[in-house]
This record gives sequence, C-alpha cells and structure tokens, in this order.
Amino acid sequence: MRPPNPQRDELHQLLLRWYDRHARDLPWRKNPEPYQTWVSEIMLQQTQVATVIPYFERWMARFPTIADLANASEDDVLQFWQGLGYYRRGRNLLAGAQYVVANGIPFDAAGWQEVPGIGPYTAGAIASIAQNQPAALVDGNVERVYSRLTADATEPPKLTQNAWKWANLNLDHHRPGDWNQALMELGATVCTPKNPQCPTCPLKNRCAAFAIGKPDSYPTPAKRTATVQLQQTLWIARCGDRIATERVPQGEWWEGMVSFPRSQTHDLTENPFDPAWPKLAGTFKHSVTHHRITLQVACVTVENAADNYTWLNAHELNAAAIPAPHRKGLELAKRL
DNA sequence: AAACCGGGGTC
DNA sequence: GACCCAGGTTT
Repeated sequence: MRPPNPQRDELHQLLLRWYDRHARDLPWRKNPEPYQTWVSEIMLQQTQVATVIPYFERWMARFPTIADLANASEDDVLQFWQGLGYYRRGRNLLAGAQYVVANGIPFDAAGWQEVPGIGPYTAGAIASIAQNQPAALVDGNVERVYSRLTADATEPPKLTQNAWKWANLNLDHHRPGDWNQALMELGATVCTPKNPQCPTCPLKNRCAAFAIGKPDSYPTPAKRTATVQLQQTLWIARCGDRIATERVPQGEWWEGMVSFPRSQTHDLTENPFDPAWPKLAGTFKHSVTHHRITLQVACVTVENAADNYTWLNAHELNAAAIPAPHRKGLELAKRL
C-alpha cells in the first residue's frame, strides 16, 4: 500500500463531490459493463461525445453482445461505422471481439491492452470504469487538467509522460472509475481548451495555472505538420438507375470502403468515362488529418455499364459503407 | 519520434 | 481558417 497523503485525499474529495453532482447522463453510463464501456471508449477516441451518442445507440441495438459482434462481417461493421471516421477503430473492434471470444474477457488493464485496438488509455478506462480496477488513464482532457493544475509547460509528447506519472500517483483507489471519469468530465466541461470556466472549478484553489492567472496558456501546444492542399475529382457515372462504384484499394484513404471513380486533379479531360460528356455538380472542401482536399464532383450518363465497376442502385448505395465526403458528393450529384 | 488515419464542433 | 476531440498503430 502507498503511504497516506492528506493533500491527495482532499483532491479526491473535491473532485468526486463535484462529479457526483455534475456527471452528464450518457448512454454508456447506464450499464457500465466491460462491453458497453469498451465500445464507447473506442468510439470516443478523438471523437466528441455528442457525435458518438447516436452511433453508440445504433451499435448496441445491432451488436448487443461481444458474441454478436464476433460473428459479424467487416462490411457489417463498416456500414455501422460509416461517417464516424478512423475506420480502423471499427475493424479493430471486430478483431478485438473475436480475440475476447477466443481468449476470455481480460480482468485488468494489462490484459485489456493485449486486445486489438486497445492501448494504454482504453485499457485503463475499461478496467477502472467497468471492473473497478485501480488503473490510471490519460486522455486529452486529463493531460490538460494535469498541465494546468501543476503549471507544467512541457511540450507534448513529453507532457503526456508527465501526465501518466501524475495520474498513477493521484489515482483514487476507492473509486478509480469515477475518479478517472471525473477528471475527463472536468476537462470536457470546465477545464476546456479555450475559455476555461475557472470560477466554477472545484479545483481552482489547487490549480497552479489559475494561481498565476494564466490557465489558457497551458498546456503548451504541440508542433503540427503543415497543411497540404489537394485537388480531387469524384466521378458519379449513371447508367439507368445504377451508379458506378469500386472498392477503395489498399494503401489509399478509406481502403476497403465503397467509393466512386476518382482522379487526383480537377482536369475534367481525365475522364474515365470518355467520351461521355461530364457535367459539374459542385465543389466542396473536406479535411483528412492535415490534408485539405478541394473535391470536385463530375457527373456523366453512360449507355453501357462497364464491368470494371460495380453498378449499384439507390437501395444498394444506401446500404454500402461510403466515406462521408464521397456520400456528400453523391448527394450533390443527385441534385443536379 | 514522427507519421498516419476522419469527421465534426468550436472559436 | 486553426485547434481540438475519452488515441492506437505503423514506420
């Protein structure tokens, strides 16, 4: 056992008392079993709570248990993940379910981290929230709260290491799951990146950044890779009531999903359906990590359905896993 | 250690 | 526009 620490005890009391009154009513908190917690944590990776909620509800209705998920196909999973982004998360969740069916449900953070798609954060989250294990965690919220509480101006990724040390030292062993969620809840709703609500913060009198009047100058921002501008054309080819589609090849963005013929230029003479004459349906921008794509949508009508494409009708298109910007392009083409 | 991977909310 | 989000995997 670790030695008594009255300051740490007070920190736990201040934050947990606040959390008991202010915890948001989130769907995955109704039934914090390992599977529910697991699914929610994977969906929440780099994704905001409000975005995840409808996906989580649909997922639980379609794949109620780990066994249901383990028996699903990758296309099933991708169709449900469609629009959420970071599709490897969905594939890994499927692989993880199969792993757990084969090897049994892990009982601590170290065991969870062996599951595909589960790293140190998610392992700590499932073990502490669903299994009451004394496991720490650090996400973007905890890192920011730590950085402000201690006025640690270290640049990431070293800051992340410091935050993990702090999280392990300050874990609440009586209510580890609530403590971890309370730290994240504070970061998400009070100790926000911009305009933190310090006057309402339960920890303001323990916060070094607040004490020196500079909460929003922490944490020190990470250096970012420069934005790259790209141009693409999406070709929506119609033959009767069907549209030409293809599987995105390995190595390209959205690999394995369903998309339309694409060219890496706005030059409409590079027309895969030549000599059919293209009509421009519109242009919009879409971001993929540090890339900024200006996407042009060209429509053509053809007489013969070339067999190097898969021609899908409206019903089949609706059921396919199509990347969000390409589905948006399809909608633009429909309005033409 | 740095790059890769999506999409949306927010300022 | 830039920044951020209950990060993990690959190189």
